[in-house]
Amino acid sequence: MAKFISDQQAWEGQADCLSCTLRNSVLFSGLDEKDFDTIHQPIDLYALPVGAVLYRAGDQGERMFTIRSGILKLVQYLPDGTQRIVRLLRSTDVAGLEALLGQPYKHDAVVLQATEACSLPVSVVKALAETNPKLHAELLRRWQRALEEADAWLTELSTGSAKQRVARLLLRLVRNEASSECALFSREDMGAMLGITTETASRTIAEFKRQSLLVETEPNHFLLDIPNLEHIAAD
Amino acid sequence: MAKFISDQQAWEGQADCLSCTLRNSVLFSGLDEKDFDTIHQPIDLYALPVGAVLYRAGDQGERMFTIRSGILKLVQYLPDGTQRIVRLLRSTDVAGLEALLGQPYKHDAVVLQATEACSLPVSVVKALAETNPKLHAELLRRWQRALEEADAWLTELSTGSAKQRVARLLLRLVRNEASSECALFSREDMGAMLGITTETASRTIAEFKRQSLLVETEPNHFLLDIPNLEHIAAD
DNA sequence: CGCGCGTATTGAGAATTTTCAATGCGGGTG
DNA sequence: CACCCGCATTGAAAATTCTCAATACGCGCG
Repeated sequence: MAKFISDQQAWEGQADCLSCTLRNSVLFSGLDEKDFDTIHQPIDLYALPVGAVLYRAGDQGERMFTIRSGILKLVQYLPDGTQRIVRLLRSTDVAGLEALLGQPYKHDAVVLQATEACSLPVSVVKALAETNPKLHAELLRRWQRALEEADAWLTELSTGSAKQRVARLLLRLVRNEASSECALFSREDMGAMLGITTETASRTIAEFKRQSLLVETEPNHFLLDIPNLEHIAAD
Repeated sequence: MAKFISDQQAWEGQADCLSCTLRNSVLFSGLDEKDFDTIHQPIDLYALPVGAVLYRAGDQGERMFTIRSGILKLVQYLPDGTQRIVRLLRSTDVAGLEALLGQPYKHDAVVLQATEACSLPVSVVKALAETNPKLHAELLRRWQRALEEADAWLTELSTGSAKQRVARLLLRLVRNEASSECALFSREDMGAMLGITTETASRTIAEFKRQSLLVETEPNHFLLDIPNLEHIAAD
């Protein structure tokens, strides 16, 4: 436990990609045993608590990250200091793609829910991508996925009334999940995702609770009334 | 003039990439003469009038396009039919990157200002990208650029008051341009870019005109008072 | 167990934006 | 040249959202 990227970021050991439980859904899914033999730099695994910063906008990007579990926010800042969350990263997503192009990171990446992440040195990914067409194709797909996500945030989460936006965000959080239950973010973060104020986010969530569109099963865990939220989302 | 992609899309001939005037800034900038010899399908050049549709969301993507001049909007639709413009494409931009992954187009691509575009068959780009690392790297950069653009639309154009958003859009239109003069879009399109109503867009533009932040030099051409617009944009 | 801190909630008035309707304007057509 | 059509502009009331301020609530700590 002696290794830290910065405070709050605890090293958990070196990853064993071959026996990774996410082997089939992760960036390296197309690689085989031979490929892994060519990796000479270690791939470290980190456990990151809420609030930890994976990287900061402007930092020279020297690694990319595969998210194993948890949720991160990608944050950009306006000149006046207000923050806008432009994307969320979750299990199997890749953070820091821009590092592959030698560019500095474009966002702050901050942990919203306790996260495990594998750190991939850019040099490793680059070397593998040059020899392995599957990895290469996977990288393109990741970029495209990020782009679709960004577009969806524009059309779904930055358009319409506050009620619609909150409903769409909630639905998005449980899509492709086994249960229709989820943990919520702070009202401030919700506002920064939806382009509304903290108070409006709070009022909207509170109203949804009163209408039983949200039922708090345990502290900060909510069961969603999906059909009725969909109705609100669609207007 | 017998060849049409659909109505409104006039074929202008086959492109001669080697002598292209945009040779150095375009997707194919990394290619050399040998590479072009391997292109067996023609690269067509089209002239597209305002309102023409380059492709529609959901269409199977069989080609990508390099924009030589003009402006296109990429439009997505919400279930209730409202449209949201998620990006603009201009000179040297590439439209339809998703086709390279075999995916259907994600947006309607509609001409806002008369456009010239080169049509690149996906098979050609794919074949070239496999043998030419420069083209390959250029493709990654294009994806990243699109992503940065999407993020900027979230932080700059979908956040803050209507006045701020309009000011930021105007400034964005003349950035990296020789003159601080530009043609404006319909108020409806501006609204769809900024997540505000047509009327609010109109009122804001009208107010800017009254305050001489915008001066109409010729019909629908405006000279911008950049310093004061920047002041409004920053609040 | 009470205190204090950070966050959530609520209230109330101000400001902004939407809505719906009316009017103006310019270019093309009969 | 009158008319029409599409779009921009403007008006006015309604609705939403923001702002600023006051509580409330939950949790960790002394």
